[in-house]
Amino acid sequence: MQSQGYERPMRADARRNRARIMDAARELFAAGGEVQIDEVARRAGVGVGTVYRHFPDKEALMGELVRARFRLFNENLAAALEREDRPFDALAEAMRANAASVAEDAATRFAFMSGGERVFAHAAVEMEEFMQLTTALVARAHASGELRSDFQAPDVPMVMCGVCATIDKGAAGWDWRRHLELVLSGMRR
Amino acid sequence: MQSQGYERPMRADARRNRARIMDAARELFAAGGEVQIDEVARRAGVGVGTVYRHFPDKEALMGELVRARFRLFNENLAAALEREDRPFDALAEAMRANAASVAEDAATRFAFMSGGERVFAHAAVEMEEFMQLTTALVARAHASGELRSDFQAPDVPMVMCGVCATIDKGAAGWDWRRHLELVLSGMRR
DNA sequence: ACCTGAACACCGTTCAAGT
DNA sequence: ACCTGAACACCGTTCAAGT
Repeated sequence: MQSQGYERPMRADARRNRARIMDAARELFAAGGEVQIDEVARRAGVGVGTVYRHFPDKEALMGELVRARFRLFNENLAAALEREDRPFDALAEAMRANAASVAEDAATRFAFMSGGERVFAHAAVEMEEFMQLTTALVARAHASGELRSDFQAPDVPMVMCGVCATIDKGAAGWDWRRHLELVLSGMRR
Repeated sequence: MQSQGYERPMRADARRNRARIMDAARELFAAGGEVQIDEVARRAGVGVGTVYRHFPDKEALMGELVRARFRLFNENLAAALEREDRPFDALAEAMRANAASVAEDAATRFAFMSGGERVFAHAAVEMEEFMQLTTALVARAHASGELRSDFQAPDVPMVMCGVCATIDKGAAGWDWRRHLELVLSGMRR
């Protein structure tokens, strides 16, 4: 159902509803606390059934929010690959941009932290692209000799997951920018 | 209700039930997936009402599991403070020990990741002690000149939270020991 | 082709009755 | 003083009826 490639375009009202549902979910997550489907439906101005017509279950809705965010991550990674100079800094900047992206999206944070594997399965294609772009950035940084030699491409999402946890918890005295800079300094050779 | 200091000792059967409930919860979390209170009660061999007699709600049960784990964290920190030589290594070893501790406790991980502030409020006293011990370890490491000068005591739980997220997710190609070593290398001056 | 919302299912929580 | 489990409440999900 998730507008996956080759199917016929949705009716205009359906497409509008779908967008409204995702916006409503994002807004409710941004407001903090628990988010119920009934609430999402009400804010989106649709019936619950419509939410379930577009998203088979709550995890699928979360998964779509995650997927949209991964597209933004990938834009940042692609932009970093454009840069020719200073490969390590390009990688670092992309990670800073992605962390900032997560910082303004409570829904994705919630999905990352509390969501099961099924949430991520929805964004499998985007995660694949994420890993390809990341692998290229890491390879270039290695070639330049600026990156710690045992650092691997999967370490990027791993440490980003850690920073994301810090952002989401937001405890007193915590600062995710410091956290990321600490990690980046550990990555530097 | 949480055997908080000055109240009269529990009846022997009540104390036994309380321990069984916590053990059951730990075991079920270790087995993975969702954990329901009914299930906890069944495995502990008590009625649901008994679970609610000992723990006002599910978060309180989670909070008690977190509290017990924080006591173990604090033992590790205290042991590190005993060491006279190499203050940075003492701090690093304590962090490794605590990460390993979290790695064998899925219940605490779940509470850390998904639990709200109320879960942590239960362990306020233990967290206070955690911060005092950590502050001492960080101060000593700073004095020895081995620790990055802008590193602060609250950064310890912050980065540990990140490593905990890595442990809990356990995605392919991730290795929380590598994650922690990367962070430690960022901490080293 | 899509929408609605009452009805159902599941699980957290309560409480009257029991020992 | 503590325990039990049926009953209740809440929220995710379904589906018959509507446009």
